[in-house]
Formats: sequence, C-alpha cells, structure tokens
Amino acid sequence: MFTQVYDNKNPKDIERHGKQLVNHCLEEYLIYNQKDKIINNLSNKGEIGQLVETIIFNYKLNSIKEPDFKDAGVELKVTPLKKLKNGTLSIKERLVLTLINFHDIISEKWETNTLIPKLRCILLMFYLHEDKPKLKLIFKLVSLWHPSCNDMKIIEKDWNYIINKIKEGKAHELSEADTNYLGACPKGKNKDDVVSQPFSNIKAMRRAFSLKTSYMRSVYQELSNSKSNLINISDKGNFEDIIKYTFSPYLKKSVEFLMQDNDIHINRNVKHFNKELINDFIKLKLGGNIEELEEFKKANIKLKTIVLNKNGTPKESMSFKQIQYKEIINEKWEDFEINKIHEDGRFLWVIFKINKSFKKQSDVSLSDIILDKVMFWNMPYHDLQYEYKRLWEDTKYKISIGDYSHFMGIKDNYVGHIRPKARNSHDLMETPQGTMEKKKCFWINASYIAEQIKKAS
DNA sequence: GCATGATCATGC
DNA sequence: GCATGATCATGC
Repeated sequence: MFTQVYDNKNPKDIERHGKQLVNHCLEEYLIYNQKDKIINNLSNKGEIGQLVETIIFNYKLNSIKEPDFKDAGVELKVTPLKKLKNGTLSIKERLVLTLINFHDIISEKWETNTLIPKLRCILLMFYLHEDKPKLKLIFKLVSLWHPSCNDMKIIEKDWNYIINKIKEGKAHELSEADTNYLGACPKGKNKDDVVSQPFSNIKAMRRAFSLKTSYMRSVYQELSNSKSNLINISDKGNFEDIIKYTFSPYLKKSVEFLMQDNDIHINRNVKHFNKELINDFIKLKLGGNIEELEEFKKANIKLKTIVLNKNGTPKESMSFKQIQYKEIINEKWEDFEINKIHEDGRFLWVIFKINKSFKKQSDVSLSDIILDKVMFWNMPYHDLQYEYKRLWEDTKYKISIGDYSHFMGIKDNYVGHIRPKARNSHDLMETPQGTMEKKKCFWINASYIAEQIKKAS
C-alpha cells in the first residue's frame, strides 16, 4: 500500500515516504498508484536516482548548490548494494556527493564550503544492484542519515588535504587513497577526460567529492543494525509516549478526518475495518506494523480495537485465536496465549465511539465514528490468575473429556467466555477424541471491557 | 436487549 | 488455504 502524498518541508515525512519502497521496486509503486501507463514513457536509460525523484518524490530536483529538498534541508542519495558470496548485502560503490571545480574550490574555507550543506541531512536509499531493468530493482534500506561529529572531524581533515593538494598545483596527483572518509574520486568519462587546474599547467582528471566505499560500508552496517532505525526513540521518549504523541492529533476526531489527513483507503466491508485503519496509520507514522517495529516487538504489544456504543459500552466482546483442541489438553497455563501476553507484554486498546444508534457499523458514516481513546491495558492479576484461569481450566477439562457443548457462557464467568470463531458453521476441527467439532475461541466479555475502560478514565 | 451462533475480507 | 480480528445475525 503506497501513498503518493508527503510533506516536502518535513524530513521525517520525506523519510516515511521513501521508506515505502523498502522491499519494493519502482514499478510496484507505479502500478499501485495507477501510473503504470507512464511506465512505457520512462526509459531505463535514466539514472535510478532520477527515476526515484520523478516517480516517488514527484519533485524537480537539482544537482548542484542547494539540497534536493530545499525546504527540509534534505539531500537525496540513491545508492547500490551488492550481494556478497555469503549472501549478505554490502556497499557496492562510493557515494558521490558533488563535482570539484578546481578553480572555485581554492577560495573556499571549510567553515563555509559548499559541501557541508549536502552532508547535514541525507536521505539514503539503498537498493540491491542486479542485472535487471531499473524499475524492477528492489530497495533494501531507506533512512535519514548524517555523519557524526567525530566523523565530521575526519571529513574536515580529508577536505583540507584535498584542497591543499590543489593549491600546491597537484590536482593531477589526487588519489582516493590519500584520505580516510572523504575522497576525491574520478568523475570523467575516462582517463583522457581532463580539465585545467589553477596552479599548474598539467591537466587533471575530473574529480568529485565522495564518501569512500569503506566509510559507506560502516555507515550501512550501522544503519542496518540500528534497532531504533524506524523510530527515533530518543526524540519522543518511550513507546507509550510515542503512541500517545502519534494519536494525539486525532483524538476525539472522526475516522473520516484521520483517513483524509493521512490519505488512507480501506474497504468498508472488512469486518476488522478499524484494525486495518490503525495498522495502516501506525505503519505510516512509525514506519512499520506495530508487531514488526523493534521497540514494540520487545515490549510485546498486542493491538486491539474496540467500538463503544453511545452509552459507552462495547457492542462486541473481544475474540482471540482459535482453540487448538488437540493441543490445549496438554497446554500449561504459562503457555496460554492471553496469559503469555500479560507475562511480558500488554494490550494497546484503540477505542472508537459511535454516538448514534446503529445496527451495522458499516452503515454508520465515517464522520460519526470518533477516535475516542488510546490506552495500554493489562488484565488485573486477580482477574487473570483466578477468573480467567478458571475459564481456561474448565475449557481444557471439557475438551479432555470430549464435552463440546457445555463451555462457559457469558454469564458463567465474570471476565470471559467461549464462542464460535470459524469461516462458517461447517468449518470443523479434529478433536483429541478423533471427532470433528466446530471451531471456537476464547473471548473477553464486552461488559468486562466496559468496566476496565471506565476504571482507566 | 442480550447471549450466542454465524460469518467474512484480508494477509500470510 | 486457512487463521485472524473482528462484526453481523438470530433467537429467546
């Protein structure tokens, strides 16, 4: 699911937009956004960087003085990776920054040079170089990046070394081997493509400033290992704060607004419409599914969406995974799904409210569905270890003796009950007794959820 | 109106 | 092809 719109004044949003290409190629983006008709007009002769600029950022980019995304101060760099024999990905070539004009550069000082603005904030887009059309090349990593302070000191030394060599009339002797991170790489058509230099009559090869392959290799390593690559945790604090920060502009506002503001489109007929909506929203804002994001994976966050009636109670109870009849009879309480979530994780409840009477939610106008509240939740210890465990034990016991018609109903247990969950009434599962039974699952009672929400506010 | 049974688009 | 994360439908 690719979006087309991004904020070209906001580096994070430019990054977010670029990240959509990770594990995808330009052709997929074109087809998804129904621009496939222009595929034929885009020849593969263009540089891949230019294709990214045109197709993804829809932006007329320049090549010289100013950063590509001028208002955000972001420079775009599209650069290839290669696959090593052992299968790992590695930098294929140096990152070329800007041509060196031997005559102009000698009057520049480090403090005011034209290179630094290009290094302040770079959107690096790494793709895997393969022998196939450019539109089919797969992008592997997209990230905002800039050299660290320590790296900048070395780059400064390198820069001065290169400038001094030109001032000594030795531009023709420049070599990438001279320097550490910043190199003066050949940029001519061939060895005979030479230009004049200010302090010698000897012509020198055209050269450009570049970040050397070895340096880029360490940058790539650092970025691909970085667990906080997707979210800048230090910016906003812990994941609770990040979630609150992410949702806060949309609290007490309609789903219609949230969708329009983020250009999200979802089939209204999907029963888990709200879940899809929040999934897409989080993906957009934080760069990945909530289950996939490193910081959230670590915290074992389980997302659930809830819809409240106008009286503030949920219309529906909450379902979980199907009961595996042949497995539950040997299951330990410690391994039970809902208990496990509580052990080292928590729920993220995204709560909607509909202030009108309705029968089917899909008939309610999106402007009447309000994002009411976002909260983290854990089942209180007693409720889990006694009441819900009682439900689990009862269910496990009944399955072990082959009784599939007397599971606990909503009135038998304060917290939860057992109810069908299947494709239809003919969707059966084999039991330990060898018979076939309708598929069912554990639920949490709507009335209990209502209580928990009230308790939290 | 509530409890329970039945169902469905989506994604892996 | 099937589980998932829910909502929809029905009957008392």
